[in-house]
Amino acid sequence: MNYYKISIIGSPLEPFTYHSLKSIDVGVKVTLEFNKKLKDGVLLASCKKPPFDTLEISEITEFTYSQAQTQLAKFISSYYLCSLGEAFSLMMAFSNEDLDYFVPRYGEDLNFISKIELSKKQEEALLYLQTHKTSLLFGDTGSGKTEIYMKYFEQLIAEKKRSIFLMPEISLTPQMSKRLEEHFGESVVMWHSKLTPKQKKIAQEKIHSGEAMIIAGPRSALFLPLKDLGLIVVDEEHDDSYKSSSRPRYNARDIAIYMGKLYDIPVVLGSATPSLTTYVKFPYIRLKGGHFVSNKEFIYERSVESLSPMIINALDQTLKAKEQSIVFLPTRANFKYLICQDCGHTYECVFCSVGLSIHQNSRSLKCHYCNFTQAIPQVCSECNSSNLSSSRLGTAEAVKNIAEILPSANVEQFDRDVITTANKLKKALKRFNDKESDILVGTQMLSKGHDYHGVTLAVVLGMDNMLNMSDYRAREKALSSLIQVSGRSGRLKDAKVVVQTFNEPFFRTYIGQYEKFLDEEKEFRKELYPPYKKLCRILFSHKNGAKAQEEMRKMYDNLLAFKNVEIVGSGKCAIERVANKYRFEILLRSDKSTDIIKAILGSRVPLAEIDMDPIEFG
DNA sequence: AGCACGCCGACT
DNA sequence: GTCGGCGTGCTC
Repeated sequence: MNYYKISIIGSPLEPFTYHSLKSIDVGVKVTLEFNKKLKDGVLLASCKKPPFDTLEISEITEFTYSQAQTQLAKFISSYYLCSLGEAFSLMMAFSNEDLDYFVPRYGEDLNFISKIELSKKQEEALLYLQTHKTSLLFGDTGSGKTEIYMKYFEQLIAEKKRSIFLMPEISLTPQMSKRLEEHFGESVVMWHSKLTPKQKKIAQEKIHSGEAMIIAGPRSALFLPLKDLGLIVVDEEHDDSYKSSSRPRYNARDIAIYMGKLYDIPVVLGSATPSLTTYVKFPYIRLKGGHFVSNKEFIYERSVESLSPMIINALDQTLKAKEQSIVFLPTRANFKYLICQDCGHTYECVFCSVGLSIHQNSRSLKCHYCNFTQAIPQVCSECNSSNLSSSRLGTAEAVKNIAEILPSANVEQFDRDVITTANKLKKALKRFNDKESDILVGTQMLSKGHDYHGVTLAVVLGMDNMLNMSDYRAREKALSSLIQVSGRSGRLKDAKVVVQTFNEPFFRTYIGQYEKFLDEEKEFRKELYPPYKKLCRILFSHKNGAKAQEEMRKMYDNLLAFKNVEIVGSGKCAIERVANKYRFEILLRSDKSTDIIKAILGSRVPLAEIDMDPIEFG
């Protein structure tokens, strides 16, 4: 009889032992009876007969996880502190039957090669990326990053090597997909979770046959079994959507970097506004300026978030000139911050250098990091005004207001609430580019790589709210958003960018020199935040609030024994209740992730959900 | 994480 | 008398 250690896919539990009369290879996907239900599992290793009774493996499937996938799953499990079963749930197993007729067809169709002409600067950048293991392509919007990636892919195809091209979110980048498909034809395959079973099968066959040399997609594109991988490109590496917000809470950008080391292949991280972490950790090549020759005028308006007469006037002027506008409002307002309506003063945590958020029910201002609390002040500590508030404007409201004031304008809402499918996105973009709509009002979605050629006015609202969020990355997020949004306008003609803010000096200083910002931001991060310190957030969520709090308490006490790890704060989450569950959290800080991992392994309670390298503090 | 088992309240 | 609430504990 053969005994095997088997990881149950999706289960948070440790592997279990099963037996089978047949001899089965490591990595094979099996089905088995587990707790009286049929489950999928991954065969990890053979083992000795255990002291307890075992069940028999029900079925040996034709699917296998590759050795590389297993290695990657082990890394994810150890770094992000999830079970192997949870890590394997990310991986896509392929049928080994297909391997029987696996005939490599690498590089059969190379017609597309060398149709791309790079400029001298782009050539230099490409050479730089090719001669560094993991490096940053720090290139302004329109400086031609995509052509460089494409040329790089071509070269790899000629060497019979494949590339992974990671993008933030497939539904948000139809333009990029189109561009790749037009150039690479059948050699590129888009891989994402929303493929239909039929599309999935076609994609798998292309990958298996060796026809697909470029695998493009969001996070999940990392987890396919690929032979002959030669390069990983992470486009828009600063984008938050690379971080998963459900278990395991991995960061696809960081996993790409890890894979680069594992396979000894280059990794290219691309962005016009790189994250400070990437900027500090990896060598970079700078590509300045775009091939858009237009001028851009920045106008700053000292005001809290509102559709002021000046902004309405600017929108009206643009409309009368038969040109188009975009109106940007940051994230659909999760948190409220106190701001003085007269001078723009905001309130910061004394310990954490981040904005304090308003907790109306306890009539207090609270820090999301350490739970420092103070009463809501009656008057502004800077100008003595009693005009303190946190009013925020939503996209839907803004659309309504603009449409009322400018009845001749076709105004469209452009955010997650309205653009729910790839098709709706495509249609909305088409309407805009065909000039059927005049003004797009939206969130981050506005800035994600779309090409709006007719835009001559970008209105950017709510930058101060973003800047004052209780998030150590608030400045980085606010500035990069402004740069990304303003990069969407003035592609063909001169354009205006109206920025509503009390922090003109900050934005004006850094808008044209992001590296200067990054260099100065380093100082702020030292001793406190990544990349100089490691953070880890531990979540406790339960429908019984007392239970969640009790579990947090227990783990907190256990953590006290680990001297290398600082407990920054603990308590209720900023969003106290989600889906009828009460939420508590502990935030840890340390010099090394290994110390955090050790501490968690030695202290964790079953309810704890680990969020290593958190980027959200809700 | 599921999911069964199990022991107490309001209902045809 | 049952249906069903969700607390506790187990899963090779």
